[in-house]
Amino acid sequence: MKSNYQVVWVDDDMDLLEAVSLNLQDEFNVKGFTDPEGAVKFIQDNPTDAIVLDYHIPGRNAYDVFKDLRMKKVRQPVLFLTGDTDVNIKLNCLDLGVDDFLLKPISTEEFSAHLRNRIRAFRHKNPTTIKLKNLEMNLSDPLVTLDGRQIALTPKEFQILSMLASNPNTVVRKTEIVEKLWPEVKVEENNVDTHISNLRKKLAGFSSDIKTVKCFGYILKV
Amino acid sequence: MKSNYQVVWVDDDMDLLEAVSLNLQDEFNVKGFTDPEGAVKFIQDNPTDAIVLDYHIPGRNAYDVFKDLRMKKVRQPVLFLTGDTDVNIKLNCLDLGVDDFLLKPISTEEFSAHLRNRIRAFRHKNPTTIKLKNLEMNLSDPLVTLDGRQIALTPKEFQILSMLASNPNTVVRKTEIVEKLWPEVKVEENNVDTHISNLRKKLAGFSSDIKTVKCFGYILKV
DNA sequence: TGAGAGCTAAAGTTTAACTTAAGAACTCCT
DNA sequence: AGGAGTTCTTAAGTTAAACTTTAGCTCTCA
Repeated sequence: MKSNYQVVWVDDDMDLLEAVSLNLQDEFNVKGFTDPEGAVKFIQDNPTDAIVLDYHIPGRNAYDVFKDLRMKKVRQPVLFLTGDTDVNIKLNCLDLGVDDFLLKPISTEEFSAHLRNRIRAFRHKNPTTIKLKNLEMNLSDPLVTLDGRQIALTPKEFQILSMLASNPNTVVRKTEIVEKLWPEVKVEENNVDTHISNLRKKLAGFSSDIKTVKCFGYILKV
Repeated sequence: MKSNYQVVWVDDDMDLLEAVSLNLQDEFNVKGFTDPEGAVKFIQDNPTDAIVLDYHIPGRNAYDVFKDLRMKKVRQPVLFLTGDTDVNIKLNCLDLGVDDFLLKPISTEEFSAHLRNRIRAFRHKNPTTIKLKNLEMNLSDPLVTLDGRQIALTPKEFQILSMLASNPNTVVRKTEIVEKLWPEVKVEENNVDTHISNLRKKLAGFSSDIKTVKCFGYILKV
């Protein structure tokens, strides 16, 4: 299953940002920023899996941005990207705890491998398990248990349940689900209905259940 | 079976690092670093069998790096490499617990013999055996037994089973397997399928078995 | 009671996984 | 070096699971 990691990228080159988004969009959902302040704000408000900083950020030092992030309790992996080959900079940054220091030019494949590995490692060390009544799910592993018994969900079912379970007591709109599950393709909305239906069958015995909010979407109340 | 030991090498000479990787790549997977900090970080995050330090590391003393490693609970064998012939340094280092102190120039054969022996000795002292129901496997030796009867696995089969057995009840993704077994080359994913298929045949009689988690990978439940 | 929205079973389509077989590559031994 | 025996890799055909769409049904609310 293709993951859809959320990546924040800060770079002064707007064109590069667009190119990057396009290249990585299969696997990564890249949100680009030219201003570090906006990026930091975004990261604090939105779930983010990794941060990529170009070493030459206009007006500020990437190193400061990094320190700022860690000060603000942002623990996600941070990758630096630079054309420089100055070893001292690299040493300093790695010492400070920057996760990766990559040299341009770098191929899309190599870059995404680094990014993917860092994110996986981070998730592995910081597993996000959600517990809602007798349901337990792990967002890094496609594993769901109900009263300790494991339930086999298909990728689409898993994605939908993740969305609902990570925002309990909140209406998740059907359109949101469509956008998340089929970012490229156009499909019938009814598709969601079908998956929800199957999901409900598999979750029989779940003490809370997926409620329909007519004309909007679905909600998981606890 | 050709072992594929993971070795981290710290040297200020980038060209030498590349040459070393090439020379030893049959038996050792060498990850080179010019900066000790990056190396230490890497060692903490990745399974490593041995560490080679050039005595003259830029900016820092190899001896400090060694102490730092031991402080950080890294117990793997550390080998020093130097052009110096100062006996006192050597004695000091060996006293401190450095495993080997080798003098340049040294032939590839002699060097890899040292490295190999140190790794084997370390693994022998720290055997990692995994027991899952009636299956028992030793990660250092390619030895697998089922109900006490020994099973002959090929290297690839052994690697795959190791990954599954060291993370029981966790989904091991097919992409992870591909990255681990073929870090450099591009191979068909179907390759994994084939090995899994063969593995299952050989493990007939294993009370738990390798389950497929479609679209994700495989899992060994206990 | 009829229109709109949602539900679900079933059929058709697509995609992933499994198995087998055959040739290539590698090891080991002489 | 050369040959036998493993092991690895790829390809092709088969099977199975997951996905999508359709269509008829149900529910709700005006």
